[in-house]
Amino acid sequence: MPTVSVENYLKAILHLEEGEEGRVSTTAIAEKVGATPASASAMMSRLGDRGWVEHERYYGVSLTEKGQRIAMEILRRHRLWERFLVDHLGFEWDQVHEIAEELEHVDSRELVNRLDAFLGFPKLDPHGDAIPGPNGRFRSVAARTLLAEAPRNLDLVVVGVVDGGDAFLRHLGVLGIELGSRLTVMERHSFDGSLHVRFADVDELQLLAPSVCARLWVDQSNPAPVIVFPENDPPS
Amino acid sequence: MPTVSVENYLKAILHLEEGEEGRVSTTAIAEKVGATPASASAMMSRLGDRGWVEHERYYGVSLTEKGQRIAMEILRRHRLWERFLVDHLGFEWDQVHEIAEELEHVDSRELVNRLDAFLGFPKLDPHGDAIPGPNGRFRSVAARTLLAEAPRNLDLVVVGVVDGGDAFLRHLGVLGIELGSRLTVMERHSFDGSLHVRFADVDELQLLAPSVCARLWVDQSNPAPVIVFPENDPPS
DNA sequence: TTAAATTTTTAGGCAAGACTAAACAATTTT
DNA sequence: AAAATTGTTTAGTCTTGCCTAAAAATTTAA
Repeated sequence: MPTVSVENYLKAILHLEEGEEGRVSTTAIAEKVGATPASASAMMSRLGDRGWVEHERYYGVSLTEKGQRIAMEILRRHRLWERFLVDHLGFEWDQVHEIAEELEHVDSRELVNRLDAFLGFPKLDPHGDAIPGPNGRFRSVAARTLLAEAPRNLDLVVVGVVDGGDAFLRHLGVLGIELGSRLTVMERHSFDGSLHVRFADVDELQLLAPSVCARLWVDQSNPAPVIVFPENDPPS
Repeated sequence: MPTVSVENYLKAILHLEEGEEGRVSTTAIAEKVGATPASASAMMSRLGDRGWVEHERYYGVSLTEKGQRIAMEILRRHRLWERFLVDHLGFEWDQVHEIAEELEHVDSRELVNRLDAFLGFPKLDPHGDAIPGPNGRFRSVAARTLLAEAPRNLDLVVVGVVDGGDAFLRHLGVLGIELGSRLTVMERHSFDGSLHVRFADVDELQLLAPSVCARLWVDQSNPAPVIVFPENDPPS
């Protein structure tokens, strides 16, 4: 049975592994869990002993199969609890991370599976991140693009955020952006990558900083159905 | 901020204090939390340092005002989570204690209060025990009697269990007894205090051992309304 | 009222997990 | 290629919480 601290380390490594290929550095892990590199280093050899990470001295670590299974389970619990907090207790999406951080360590397979069912087997957490299933693999997630890379003149819908810390989420609140917001890229400014976008429910153009555009997942929204009439038989 | 271990000790002391008046012994506490008396003794001086218990060497401890406040908060969380597990996740009342034992240590005032509201501000947990309110005091609980002490020939309803461990609760299941069961004491056997009772929904008399009768809270059930007609004007 | 039994505390260890300071390895810079 | 910088590990210490074994205090029995 992993301790709370061990679970936090495994989760941190999982998080750092995605994106960066290869091994993860001790210092990065330390920073993520809020400890000194020395503490992280000590933890890494303990995790290595238990077979949860592969540790090459001075070159970082990577999760083993077993370590990954545990980390995915934690992630699953975290994201399910976030759904519960938002959907049923009325929390905002920028208030749930810290609490889920505690709830995720409650260890009961039965509890998690029943919670999953209670929530209706959700595929995504309140920030649009995929929730792993009971098998430890992600449920299918729709194709998505970063807003920063989306083409112009398409009807888009915000489906997720990248690495959504509370500060970023609150900033989105200020901008009036949330999951499901519909928008269109009107102009891309090559100077710094900032975008002029038009929101479906607002008149004016709005300028979005590249720091925002690079952290929003969007998908093409299903276009409103267009009714096409045969050319030579217009309606009366 | 108390640790999980500290919270468990405070809860154990609270539990032992009710009933037994005066101070609580180190050994009893040790047994309750599953540690040796030596460990409990060490913990008591730590709790004393932090002002959560009054510790008279060799004569046991009692909770201070502050200690009691913390312990009641834990109890509140425990019982609210039990309600959640039974009411919304479909657990049986003999399956929830262990899980609630973990959930109770999740520390967020906001979470607990929202959970309370979500559950509809329940007064009792699934075992019929009172749930402390946000102020740390019990919500009003109806008058109740132990079945072992209830008078004969009254319509009674089971409203709670004393000290309901999972084994006892499962035994009640075998006997077909649950919260809300209606029964009448037909005969009290002075030999050992066992009772012959008749359940409202069953024909035969059933014999209940004193070990069961002493651990069931009952209340007088509202008698079915009796329609009384004036004597000299019977209905047609 | 001593002696025996019980309960409680102290003493001395151990493991997890954190820290600082110092040593060591790897990477950049010059 | 040597020097400086950066990153990682080791060494030594601290706290919490647990343990066993032994000492001290209290209670019970003779």
